[in-house]
Amino acid sequence: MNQRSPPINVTLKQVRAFVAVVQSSSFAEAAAVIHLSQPALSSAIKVLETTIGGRLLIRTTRTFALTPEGESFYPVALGLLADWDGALDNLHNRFALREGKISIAAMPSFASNQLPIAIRHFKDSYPAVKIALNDVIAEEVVAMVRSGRVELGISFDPGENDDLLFSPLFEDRFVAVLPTGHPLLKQNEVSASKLLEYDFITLQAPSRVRQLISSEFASEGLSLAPAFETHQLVTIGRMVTSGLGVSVVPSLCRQQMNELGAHCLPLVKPCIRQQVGLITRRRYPLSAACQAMATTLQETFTGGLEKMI
Amino acid sequence: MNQRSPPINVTLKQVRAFVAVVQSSSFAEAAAVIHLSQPALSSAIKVLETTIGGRLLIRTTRTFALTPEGESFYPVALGLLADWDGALDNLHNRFALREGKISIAAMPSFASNQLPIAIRHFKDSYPAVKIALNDVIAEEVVAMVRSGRVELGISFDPGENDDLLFSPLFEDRFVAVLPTGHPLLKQNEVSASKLLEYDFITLQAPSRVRQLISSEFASEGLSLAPAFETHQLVTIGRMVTSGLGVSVVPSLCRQQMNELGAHCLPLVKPCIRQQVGLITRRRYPLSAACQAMATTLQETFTGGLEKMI
DNA sequence: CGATCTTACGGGATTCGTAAACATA
DNA sequence: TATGTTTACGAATCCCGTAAGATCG
Repeated sequence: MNQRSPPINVTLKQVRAFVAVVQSSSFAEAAAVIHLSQPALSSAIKVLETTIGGRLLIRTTRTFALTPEGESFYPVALGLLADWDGALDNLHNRFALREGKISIAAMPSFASNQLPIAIRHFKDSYPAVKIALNDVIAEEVVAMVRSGRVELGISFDPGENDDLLFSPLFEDRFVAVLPTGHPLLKQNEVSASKLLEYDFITLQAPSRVRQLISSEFASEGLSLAPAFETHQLVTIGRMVTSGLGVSVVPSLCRQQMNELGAHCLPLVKPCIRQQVGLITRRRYPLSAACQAMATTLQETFTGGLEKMI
Repeated sequence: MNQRSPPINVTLKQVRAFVAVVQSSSFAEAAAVIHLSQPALSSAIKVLETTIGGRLLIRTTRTFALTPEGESFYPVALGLLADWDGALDNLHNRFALREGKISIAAMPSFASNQLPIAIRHFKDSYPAVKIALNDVIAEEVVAMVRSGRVELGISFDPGENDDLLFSPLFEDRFVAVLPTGHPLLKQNEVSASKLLEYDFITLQAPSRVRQLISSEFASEGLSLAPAFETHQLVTIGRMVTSGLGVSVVPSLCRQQMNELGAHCLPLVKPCIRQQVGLITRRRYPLSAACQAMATTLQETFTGGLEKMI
């Protein structure tokens, strides 16, 4: 219906040339600004005027004036160029990691212990990139990645999955948590059967940590009958410290448990191992900033792992 | 300080190509839309991505997906292109007289009698062009053009002028105005001296019409001592019709006087002649729409003048 | 007559299109 | 294997720059 055929061939260069001429006092001066020869600029303006069907500049050999159309188009042209350059510049900045935003989800044990180190490394390299960190339980991490609410998740291996990708960062070996003066502390390591002779504290059922402990114990023929169940790892630490019982937690939490006054021992029979790594959506490429964060994480947790946990 | 160097080479074509690909289900389909070959489009996207420093599209041979940056750039790109095309289209439309706005000032005698005919002609040719008509006295017409409040004025010749241009449309010969049954109506024309034997009605002093009458009468040795002075030509007509006196008006007003019930006779000794024409600013080119209006006016009042007044 | 814009024309770079190689479902 | 994308390369186009011409103050 409404044909928009004619002025589709107008070039950015042509409009830039027009703006340059208006801002200058002569074609020659404008040409220098644009890094063009006078004739080239003259030609560019001419082509532009031909394309749009009328004159923007009335020029004599000595001077030039804007036509009414040129007068009203000039601020428009300024806006168009500003928008264009701004948008492209913004895009370029995001790729250059001079700005951007990352949305991560990480399970609390990782978020509060190892992640800050990696974030510090990242911020040192890319100070202008914003980071939104969701500190949620392992299952919620997976859910947030799957739903797209975050680009990157850090959690236990969710297993084979249609729409998720998992790339391991390190292996976490679960440890026993004991209060000061506990008899089992005399050993270098502790077995599950010994541990279950005491009141057992653990996270509530929906937790992945709880599931892992439960299933691994079962593989040894041991059934879990917790004396206490909580939602927070910190609560477990406090309860152990208070002498209410013993527990098993990811070794990620070892430092946290120590700070709460509890003690950790390696767990054997079964030795609960679980991969911790990055979770992303399949078929959804990472943003440049998130890719950089993923790389930073992988570099941070390559080799120097055991020292950190 | 803040360098904006890198993405200045991005082309409209490249962004159009990107948008076309996003809107299509394949490169091939998009290429057809853009009237480009697949390889050319592929190359364009590649150059674009190289320029901005990262990928916008992740493509396998079978399918493609937007990167997060591409995802967020796509609506921006749509906006940029829409703004660009809209602005250029608008500009083109103004030159093509498919839209636009004209500001005219015309003296009342012309505005109410001859101008509507010309405007009708203009509107027939360019129905979408808006016209703002200022119906003001001859001196104000000149002032409005000089100050730039209107592009085009229609009035008596303002004389030699530094900043104004005058191009005549026709010559107006002033006529005597007499009431029905007036003795002078028996003649074919009337002289100033005869006319001044009766009470004389005219416009007030600042009026150009008044000045002309006064000075021309003076050249015949006659001094003007008006019995009545008004601001409006229509009032003159009414006063003449009521038998309060006689007057002299531009022949432009002849029809109006007749409609008011007065009668007009050619005036001789002196025969007051005055050019009526277009007034524009020097060194300020007319907009395309105004130029068209000026042309229409000149065509309208070329040749067929005497019949009209 | 001097300064400035426009026209003319040759050289060069960019870009396009066809054809072949490549990759994935 | 078949479809669709990328690479390779020859060709056409477009654009730029130098030099000559035109025009106004």
